[in-house]
Amino acid sequence: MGAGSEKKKEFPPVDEQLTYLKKGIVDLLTEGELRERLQASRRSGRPLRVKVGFDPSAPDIHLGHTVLLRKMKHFQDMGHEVIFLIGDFTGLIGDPTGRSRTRPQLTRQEVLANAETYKEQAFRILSAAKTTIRFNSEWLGKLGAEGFIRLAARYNVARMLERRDFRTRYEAGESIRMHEFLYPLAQAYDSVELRVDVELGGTDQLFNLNVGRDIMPSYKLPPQVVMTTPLLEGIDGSEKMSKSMGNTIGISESPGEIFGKVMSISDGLMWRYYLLCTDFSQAAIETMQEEAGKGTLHPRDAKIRLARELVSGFHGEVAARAAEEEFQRIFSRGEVPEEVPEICLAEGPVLEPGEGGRGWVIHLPVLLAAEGLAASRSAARRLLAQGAVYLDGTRVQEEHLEMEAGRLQDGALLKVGKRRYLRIRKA
RNA sequence: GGGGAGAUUCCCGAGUGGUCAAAGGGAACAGACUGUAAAUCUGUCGCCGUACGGCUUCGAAGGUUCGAAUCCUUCUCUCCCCA
Repeated sequence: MGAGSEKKKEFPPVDEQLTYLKKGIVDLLTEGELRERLQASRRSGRPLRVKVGFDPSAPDIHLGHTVLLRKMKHFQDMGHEVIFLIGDFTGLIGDPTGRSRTRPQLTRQEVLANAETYKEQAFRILSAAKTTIRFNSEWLGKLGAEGFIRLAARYNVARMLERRDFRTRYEAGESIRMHEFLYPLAQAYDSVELRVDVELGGTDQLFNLNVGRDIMPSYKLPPQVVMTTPLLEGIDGSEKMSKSMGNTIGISESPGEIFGKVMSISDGLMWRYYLLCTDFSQAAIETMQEEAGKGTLHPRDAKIRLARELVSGFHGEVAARAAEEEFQRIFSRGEVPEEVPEICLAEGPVLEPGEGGRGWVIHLPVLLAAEGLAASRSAARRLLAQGAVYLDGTRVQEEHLEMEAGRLQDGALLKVGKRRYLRIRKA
């Protein structure tokens, strides 16, 4: 997706840009305005300035976050300028959206360190060269009490209360703190300061983005175009992807882990991930979906393609190919994974003297729990009872909690469930 | 300043003196099946113990009681109402 040289900007045709940029979008205010700006930019050779704000509390970026990052990338693909705005100042206020707990105040050093973490992760998707990083304390810090009050004068309470979150809370008689009103204003001011053409955010940001849009004309600026990306469902397919739900795919996770997690999503969810987490065009995705419906494309193959696409995006193609091969080996062919953790038997809690001169004995629940093949000894017992434990391909009977070490082959392979393996070496 | 609601096992959410390791749903895990770690079905899902069982949990600390997640006191936190 080349976007012209640095010297003389050339942009793809407006309709082509529009289709690509609109993919997966929830809100677009307004499409007409976006078209006009794209036309103007194409005429003048000036890229659009696209702003996206991020909270300074460095999270581990997961697939859900990448929906927005990917949309930023799409703008970059089309040759536009993306501003990655770190809300170090607004972070102090605390965005009222969603959570109620006030965030811990961060020091300058922490903010900078978090920014680095962001960069390291976000630039797996974004082009570092085409991204400008800014901090909003730069201008908001200078605003002062007077500036803030003047800023606040540009908006009114009725508009604020239009925000669904505020309105429902207000009508339900719940508390709304004054500072919560200041957050959208501060965010809006960022757009003024940066003279942005487009602001992007998650759907939950729609109101905040619109405040920026509303306020810009009073600074004699054209209102920014507002676009929102949807929230991605987690791998369970029901809840939103979030760390607390434990249904995430982290982009820093190992290739094998990402590949496997993608393969574990339901067939239906797969199309959603295609739409929101890849650069495939909507038309291409719909075609695949049709083919899958007709039976000409196996859903499994479509999912493998998705997994490959995602892994290679975060870890490169080589890693993606390796992850795929490994997946095929373990699940399609039922073979043993390339690398299996090993344990060297040594005297200790795992290996104990058996009774009645039986020599050394391995207590399986202890071993499984100690080596992380089961969460606890109790859990290991349950797995044993469920027939989930195999030794060299033979199911271990429930009652065999202890194994005589002397009978064990060197390099014996212990398998628990479908995915956990352990090779036992003799000391 | 005054009044009220609430904090339950990973998440949501029942439970108001014993039958509670605590309903139900979700997630997770296992088995069967398969097209894959999809779907579906079945089972498991605090810890320790082969087992009978034992131990530790229901915001925190005390107390009442033969016995408490459930009652009382204090504390912490969240929220609401009236000033």
